[in-house]
Amino acid sequence: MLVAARRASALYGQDQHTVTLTEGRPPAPRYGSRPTMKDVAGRAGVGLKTVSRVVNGEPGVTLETRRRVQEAIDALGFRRNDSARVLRKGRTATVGLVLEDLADPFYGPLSRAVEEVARAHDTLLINGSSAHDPCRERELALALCSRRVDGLLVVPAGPDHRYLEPEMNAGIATVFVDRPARGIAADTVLSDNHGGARSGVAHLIAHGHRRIGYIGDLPRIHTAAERLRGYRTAMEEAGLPVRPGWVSLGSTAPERVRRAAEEMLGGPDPVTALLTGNNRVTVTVVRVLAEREPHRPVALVGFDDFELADLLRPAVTVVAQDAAGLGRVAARRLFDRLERTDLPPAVVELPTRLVVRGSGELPPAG
Amino acid sequence: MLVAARRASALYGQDQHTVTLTEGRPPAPRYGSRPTMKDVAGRAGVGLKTVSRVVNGEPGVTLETRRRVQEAIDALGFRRNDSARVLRKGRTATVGLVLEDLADPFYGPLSRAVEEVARAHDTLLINGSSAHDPCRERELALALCSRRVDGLLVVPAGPDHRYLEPEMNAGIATVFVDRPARGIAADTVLSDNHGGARSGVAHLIAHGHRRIGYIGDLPRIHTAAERLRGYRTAMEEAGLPVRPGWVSLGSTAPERVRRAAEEMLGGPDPVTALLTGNNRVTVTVVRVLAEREPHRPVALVGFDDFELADLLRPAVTVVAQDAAGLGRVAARRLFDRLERTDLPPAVVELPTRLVVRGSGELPPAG
DNA sequence: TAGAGTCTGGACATCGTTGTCAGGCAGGGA
DNA sequence: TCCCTGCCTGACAACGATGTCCAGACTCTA
Repeated sequence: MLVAARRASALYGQDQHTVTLTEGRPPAPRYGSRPTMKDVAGRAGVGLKTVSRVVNGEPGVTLETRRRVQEAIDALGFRRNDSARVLRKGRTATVGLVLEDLADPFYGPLSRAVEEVARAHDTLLINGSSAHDPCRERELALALCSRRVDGLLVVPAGPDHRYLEPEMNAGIATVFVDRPARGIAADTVLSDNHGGARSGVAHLIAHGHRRIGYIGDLPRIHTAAERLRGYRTAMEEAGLPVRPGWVSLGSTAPERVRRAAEEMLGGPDPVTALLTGNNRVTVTVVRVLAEREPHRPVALVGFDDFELADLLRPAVTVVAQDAAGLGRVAARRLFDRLERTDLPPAVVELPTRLVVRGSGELPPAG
Repeated sequence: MLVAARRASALYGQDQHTVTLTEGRPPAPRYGSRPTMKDVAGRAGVGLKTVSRVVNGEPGVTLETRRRVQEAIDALGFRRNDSARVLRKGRTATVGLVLEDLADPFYGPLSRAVEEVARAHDTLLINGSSAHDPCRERELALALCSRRVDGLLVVPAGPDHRYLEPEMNAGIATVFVDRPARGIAADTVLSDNHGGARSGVAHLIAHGHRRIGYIGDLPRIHTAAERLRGYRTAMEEAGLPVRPGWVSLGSTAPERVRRAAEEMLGGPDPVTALLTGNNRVTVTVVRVLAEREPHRPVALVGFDDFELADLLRPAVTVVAQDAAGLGRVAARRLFDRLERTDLPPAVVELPTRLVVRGSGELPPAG
């Protein structure tokens, strides 16, 4: 079967690889040549509607006719065209999920959970990433609306979701996940970001820390703002000041986070403990702390659990969110709404859980 | 805006949460009430085709007419129905990606890379998980064919892909990723599993190990078999025997892997080093090794890189696959094939890279 | 044997869009 | 004035399926 093997890096850009050519199938026929129900009907010598009945398992076809039709279907390789079906029936049995980044480990379980619920409703899930870009979020969500998904789950990246209002009014069920929509009333499923951050900081305070910093995501992102609020609440409740330089908000790019951490730890007014605002930030901070080995250890509580947190030394104490739970609850809400379009919008908040593992229990310096 | 807040665990099963009801929008109108081009045409006082021209930015419409149409579109909240469009045009500008598990960190970057390529071709990506189940793989792939995706990327879970032959002949471009298809000739993009495993084991041998075990995925999975072959090749090249009990293949469920590792390390013929067959296995084995702390350390090389591998102690030496590269190359091949349907099927193999971090360099006992 | 009722199969309109084609209108040249 | 060209515009068929409705064949009963 092998015909040739050669280097062909040029073909696919930077990626080095080996190409092995194999004997070809006959070239595929031009697109659009797929057999239709009409073709099947012709070959089986029956009417169009009879084929439709067989394909959809509807009653009212004799065994013999059914057999003849099935034979024609197999012979021609017929497969029903769902685009046409959708056009006639109105429902697509498809829902869309717009999230930030498929490669972020937080979204894997979330997406997976949504898919399971969708599957239980015989519905296909389309998911796409906005790559943290409000513009792409909008493009993607509207593209899904054009395909007439029955429903839409959105993890907002943008600051304004009024663009979805006409779509929602036109009957596309929409649920926001992880962050609320801005500018419209809609179903929303959130984590208890404020409470979670507050309990994380309280935990550090209980272990003797007084100088605690917070490194978080962009302030325009709801979760980042809420977690900051939780941090401030906990500090205030303990009567502790938040000094200038103890809060750093910005992108989760490793360079930015690294700089923030180094300034907080090495500046004139250093902190002895840190709360990190999500798993991307935590991972970078863990790396910074590991590089400071000879220094006195710094206490850390991370928002979001992550795989292997328990195997690092010290193991990382986290405020765990239930990502799968967010997805599951949001998806269920979506399907509820598909059945009863008159539900008033609701906000659901899932609790977080402090997972104590060691890094938050380190005593402060001195 | 807040109307009520209460516990409502019953509503959404096990998940604990708080529901906050908010003032409702007017109920969404029944489905199917969306305005069509006909409605827009009526309101703007122009013909149907003129609306189509405006919506698609086709030339041959005066500025004034265009303005009137646009006004009607905005007023009615019209959005083109892509199902109907697809029916007429034949192409869906959609490709499907069938993988094993969206929550597996290996697939995040892969899926992300595919999405980027698709986006560059103005194409929507639908991805779904087979959950390692051949049956679901088939269901999902055929469901995507029914929706008439233009192309399909498949990470095979099943043992036989002849079911896709009619679809491929009917013009659905198909590329297999990470594992070859069985039973049909098709484009395929793989990692160099044999070479990677071989170099990983050779690395352990170079550091003095003679008793090396392999814990891998189910033997019916191509990558698992190839990596096993690489392991055997390396052992053979070094003139080392592979003793009974040194190879364990099976599911990647933590319990199974844990048992395998404990038997290999604690049995009558213990190994001093391990090659683990993928990131799921590696993570579990790292956990087992960590629990054996007082014991003499065991050397480890893992197939697949994973986040934080460098921060564990010892840091984990891995055979890194380029997951994003697999996705990128496969997606490019898919779009090539969409343009030139007469390409002969090719197999592309991407190199792996040994990333030395410490765990593979531990000396053997004695 | 006729009449009533049941079962099976097919003709036809329809979903919302796009491609084809022809008509209408203005301006310029004969 | 008439014709021709070129530009806009709209009527109509088609894409592939489903729902409605009716015709014809058949069974069963009186």
